[in-house]
Amino acid sequence: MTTRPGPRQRLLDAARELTYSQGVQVGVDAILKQADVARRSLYQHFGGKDGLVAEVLRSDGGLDRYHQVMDAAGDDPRDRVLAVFDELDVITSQPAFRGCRYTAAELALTDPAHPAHGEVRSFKEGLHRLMAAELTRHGHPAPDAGADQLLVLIDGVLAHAVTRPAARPALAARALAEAVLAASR
Amino acid sequence: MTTRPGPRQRLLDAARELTYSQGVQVGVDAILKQADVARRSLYQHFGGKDGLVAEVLRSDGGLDRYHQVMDAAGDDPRDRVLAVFDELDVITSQPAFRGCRYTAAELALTDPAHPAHGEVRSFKEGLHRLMAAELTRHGHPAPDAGADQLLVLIDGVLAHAVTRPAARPALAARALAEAVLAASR
DNA sequence: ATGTGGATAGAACGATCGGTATACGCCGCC
DNA sequence: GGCGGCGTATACCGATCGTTCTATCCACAT
Repeated sequence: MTTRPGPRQRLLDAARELTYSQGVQVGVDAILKQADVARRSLYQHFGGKDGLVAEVLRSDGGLDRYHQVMDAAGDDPRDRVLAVFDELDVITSQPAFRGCRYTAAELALTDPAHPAHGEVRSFKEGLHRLMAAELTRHGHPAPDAGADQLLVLIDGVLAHAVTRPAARPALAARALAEAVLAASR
Repeated sequence: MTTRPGPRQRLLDAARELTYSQGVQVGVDAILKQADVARRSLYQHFGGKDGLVAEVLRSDGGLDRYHQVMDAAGDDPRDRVLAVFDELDVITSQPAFRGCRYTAAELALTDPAHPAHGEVRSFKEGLHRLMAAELTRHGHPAPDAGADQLLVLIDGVLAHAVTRPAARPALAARALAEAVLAASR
C-alpha cells in the first residue's frame, strides 16, 4: 500500500488540476476540499493563494515534458522538433484540453506584481532556449529568430485549439515548422 | 456639443475597456461606475453580466478591423495578408496590449454554457473565411488548410506577445505567412 | 393634465472570496 | 515525561461577488 503524499504535495496536485480545469480563479475552498487538507496548511506552506499558484507553475515540469517528447524522437534535430507538433496534436485532441496553463495564467492574472508572471516568463524563455539549441544543432542560420517562430507556432496551436480543435492546428503548424527547419544550411 | 450616448452604449464602452484591461472577471460595480449608469439598466438591457460580456464580443467589430487593414493594403492578396501581420506588430508593441480579447474570454470563462463562447467561435470562423477568401484569390491549392495556418500564426502572435513582446512575434509570423502564400501556384 | 416607460439612486440579498484566529490531536525527539 | 511542531477542524473576519428590490425622477405621448 502506497503512503499518501503530504499536505503540501496534495495541495499542489489539487491546485494543478483545478486551476487548469476551472481556471486560476478557482476558489481556495475548492482546492482545499479536493486536497483534503486543512485551511491553515495552505498558508503555512505557500503563504497564500498567489504563492500556491506560482508554485504550481514553477513545479509543473512543462519543460521536462518537452524534453521527454524530443528525446523519444531520437537524435536528429529535425525529428525532435517535429515530434513536438505531433505530440501537440495528441494533446489538443483530448476532450479535457483547455489551452496552455501558462498563457491562461498570464491572461487571467491582471496584477503585474503577481508572482505567477515570473514563472510564465521563465518557462517560455526556457522553451526558447530549448528550441534554439535544436536549431543550432540543425545548422539554422539564426537560431534565436527561428526559435521565436517555433514558439509562435506552439502558442498558436495551444491558443487556437481551445476554440477550433477540429481544425487540427497542430498539423497546420507542423508544416510551417518544416519551413522553419528548411532555413538551415 | 455632442450628445452623450445612452446608457446601453455607455455600458458597452465601459465593459469593452474594462474587460480588456482587467479581464472578464472585472466586477459589475466597476463597470457601472465607469459607465455612470444605474445598476438596473444593466439588467434591463443585457439581462446580466453574462449577456453584457457576450454583447461586447459580438459588437466588438474585430472582423471589421481586419477588413480595414486589408483594404488599406490594396488589392493584391499577398499584400493584404502580410499587412495583417504588419498591423499585429504595431498592436502587440503597444504598452496597453493585453492579448486577444476573444482568446482571453474563452480561457477565462469555464462554464461551457456561457454565451460568450458562441461569439468567440463565430469570430474565429469569420476570420477563417476572410483568410480563406484571400488565399483562394491568390491561387492557393488548399485555402481552408492555408487559412488554418494563418489563424494559428495570428493566435500565436497574440498569445506569445503577452509574455514576450520584445521578441516581436508578429515579424517572426510574417515570414511564416510568406511561406503559406508561397504554396500558391 | 395624465399617464407611462426609461433612467436614476441606493439599500439589501445570499453567496463566496482570500485570509486569520482558536482549539485540539498526534507524533517524534530530547 | 513532557515539549514543540505539524496537521486538522471549525469559526470568523471584512470585502466583494452578481442580482433583486423599492422608490423617485423626468421626458414625452396621449
